[in-house]
Amino acid sequence: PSCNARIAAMTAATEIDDRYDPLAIEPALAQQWYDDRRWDLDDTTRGRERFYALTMFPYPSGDLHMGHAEIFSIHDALVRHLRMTGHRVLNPFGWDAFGLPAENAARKRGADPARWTLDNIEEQAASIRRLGYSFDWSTRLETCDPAYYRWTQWIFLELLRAGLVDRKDGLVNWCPGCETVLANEQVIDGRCERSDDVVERKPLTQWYFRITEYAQELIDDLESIDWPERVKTMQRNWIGRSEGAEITFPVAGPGQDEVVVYTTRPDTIFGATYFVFAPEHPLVAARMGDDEEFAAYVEEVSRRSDIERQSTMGEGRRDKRGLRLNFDMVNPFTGEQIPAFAADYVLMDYGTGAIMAVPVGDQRDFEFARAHDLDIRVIIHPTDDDGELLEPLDADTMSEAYVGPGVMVNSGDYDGLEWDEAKARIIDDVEDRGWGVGTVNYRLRDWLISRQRSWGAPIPMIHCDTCGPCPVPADQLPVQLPDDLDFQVNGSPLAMHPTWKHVDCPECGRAAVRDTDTMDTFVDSSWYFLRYLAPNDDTRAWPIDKANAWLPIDQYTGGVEHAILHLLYARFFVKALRDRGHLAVDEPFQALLNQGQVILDGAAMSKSRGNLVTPTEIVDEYGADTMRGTILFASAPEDDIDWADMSPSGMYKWLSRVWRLNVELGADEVEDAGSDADVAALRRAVHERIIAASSDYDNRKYNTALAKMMEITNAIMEADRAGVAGAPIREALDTVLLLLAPICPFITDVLWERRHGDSVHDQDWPVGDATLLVAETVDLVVQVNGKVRGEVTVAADADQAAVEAAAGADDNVARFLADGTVRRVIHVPGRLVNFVVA
RNA sequence: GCGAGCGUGGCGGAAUUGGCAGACGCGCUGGGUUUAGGUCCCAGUGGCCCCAACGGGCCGUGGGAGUUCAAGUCUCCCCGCUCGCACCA
Repeated sequence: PSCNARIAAMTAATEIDDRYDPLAIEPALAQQWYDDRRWDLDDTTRGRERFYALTMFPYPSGDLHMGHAEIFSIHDALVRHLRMTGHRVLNPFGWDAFGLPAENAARKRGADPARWTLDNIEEQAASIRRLGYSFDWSTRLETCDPAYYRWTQWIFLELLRAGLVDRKDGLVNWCPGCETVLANEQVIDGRCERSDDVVERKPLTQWYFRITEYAQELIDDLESIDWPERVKTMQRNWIGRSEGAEITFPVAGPGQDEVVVYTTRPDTIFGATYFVFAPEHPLVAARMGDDEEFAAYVEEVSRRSDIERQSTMGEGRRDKRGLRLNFDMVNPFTGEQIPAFAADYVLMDYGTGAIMAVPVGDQRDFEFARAHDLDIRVIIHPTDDDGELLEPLDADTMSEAYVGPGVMVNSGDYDGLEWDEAKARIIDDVEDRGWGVGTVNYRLRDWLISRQRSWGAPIPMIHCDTCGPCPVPADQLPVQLPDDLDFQVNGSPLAMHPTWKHVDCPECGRAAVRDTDTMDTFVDSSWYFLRYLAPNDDTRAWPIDKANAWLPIDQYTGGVEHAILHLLYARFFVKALRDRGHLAVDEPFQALLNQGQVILDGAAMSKSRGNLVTPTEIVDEYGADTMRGTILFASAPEDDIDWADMSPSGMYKWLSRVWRLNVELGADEVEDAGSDADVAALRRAVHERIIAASSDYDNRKYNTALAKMMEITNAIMEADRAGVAGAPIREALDTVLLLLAPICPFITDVLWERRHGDSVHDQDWPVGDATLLVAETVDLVVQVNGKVRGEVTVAADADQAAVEAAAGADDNVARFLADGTVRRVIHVPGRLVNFVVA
């Protein structure tokens, strides 16, 4: 059905012709698009080349905010433009629907988390339709749907079979506000990424995904994907690869005890004058026994939060407290006994939890040595970048560690070697003598996925006293959440449920209990882009052939806040699933676009700040086309938008003008008129802008593309004043509608249909006719010594002599040429001519 | 401290990659039409200066130097802002 007929039927007003009235046309058209499943990808969809366009699915915390409006407006312009340029676009949508806010709502207001979540989803879905975003609703999914999380659980079991799931003890991050453990990635500056509470350390047994197995590949494959460099850098830093050696230090005195350290600077080993253990190191506990001072120290350390432990605030940088232990270590290279300490600047979960301390070459060791009056031994003579010797170091007067290049001294056989050469030689020698091995180390930790929460996918494991942890058999999936959880209890409602966890062991049949933790919601979002390929398939998670045909995702759009968390986890999933035979691609997201934020008066918008501007209020006043246009006209997609600087009324004014020009000048029956020159000028302006705007679209510069369209409407008004009418004007108006359709889908659809009877969204992208741009004459800027002194019009094919003659004839130019002799003339055809005069 | 990015009118932002700085829009000023209008149309709008006017000159892209016939764009130094990392041995 015609959209104009539909609008007329749905609006009581009969006359909508004269005035641009988005509030009359948009809701009717949005409803029609939804009823018609207008944007579903099916056999009737035009387009040849496959393109998987994905936008990060939202969490349904309430209605859409401006950030959503920005990301979806950018994404939809991209998608609609691709469709018009012959692509077959997969453009799915869903919700990341598990998470703590639903539980908090349940606890505070007694709401059912499922109800609360689904209500919010319906609200967001209605807003998305109202804003005209062309998502394929046949793909719709929600991660809290058992039909979805059944396969989340299946993936868990697949990873288990692949040996990529661990259950292990450890000191874990505990967020007291969320009452759950967190992954390392969810701790930002010692605080919970969600609630901002200070994170505590707790010893717990938890489930982990062994993402560290893929550390090297996760670094290497960054080379092959087209992502912003800063995001790649953030991932590289997070994974934190370093090269060095593990070296064994014997404990001095009787006994066979040995301790392995990890160091990136084995070349400095002759400067290792003491030794430090993390306070939690098992050998320390064994050796110190129930020493009271030590017990007190460990107790004090454990009370410190990570914030205190890692604080970089204040003048004295880090507090270098430590405790002298009751034994010494032996430096294997010098044979010397060196004192051993426990200090919390050494972390149990990096390297081996113990270090050789080299005060001369490591700032932390230097500070500790100064604080505890320990030996600082100079083992390196600094050199500059060219290898020239600089002033030697003086242990008594130096004020900080030296970390630059140099030549080894006081280092036995290695004296005189460059530091990097010494490093290689010492690693070789360590290996030859059986004292250690050269190694690569990563900062990345395994991904802790257990959460002591109830609105999430239950971990499909059963704990049996006899058999240990057993996987839930595949035919018993999904392990479904009970629908009668009590959210007023202390602790996890799922764990406190009276009956849910009691089951028989799948191995031996005896009474056993389910694991009552749920999976981190980042597990849900690590594979949703695969489920979109067949969201209703109840026989498998996704069809492999289809996944291989559509992946990797050609364009992923979303916020930079996921630079590490979500993007790293999803990459890991794809690699692990590939190795399990479920996929044939290495990376999920070939290209990534991080759109900027929408802020207000320089500050992030938030409910608590009370500075919220919502898409709904903009749409209610100006309509969706104006809001979308305003966002895209503001700046490039990557840049932040300060809404205080924006004026939707400007965009509204221009769209009104587009409407009016179409109504007043665009009718079929208007006869052709205007001089050849004026018609040619209009057509040249139009085709020039088609070419320019097309390239802007290709580069996702929607702001300048819109500027080109505005230039066309300016040219139309000028041509109209010059007496041009009929076909040339209609061509120009059509061009604006076609170029504008991806950004403002409502107004363009209505106006196009009136003149052509079909939908603008089914048209091919316009092609600029470059031959129309060729003019007989060109205007050249005339410079004298690089300064503009005039302008001349010459034949387009004029040679240098003709150009010089014409340029020299200009009065003002002649005035400046008279000041000296022309030494050189530079002629850039079509642009300028520059006389060099001396 | 380390790494990356960015500094252009009153504002958001343009500038074929070295070739007329300020496209397009907002705002502002003046004029016109209609006038109940916050509508619509036209003109102007970086700063300083010369001219009755037409015109014209000088300066100008955070600051300073350099390369070039020509620099917002390339090179070096400095200043400022934003983001990321930061006891990772």
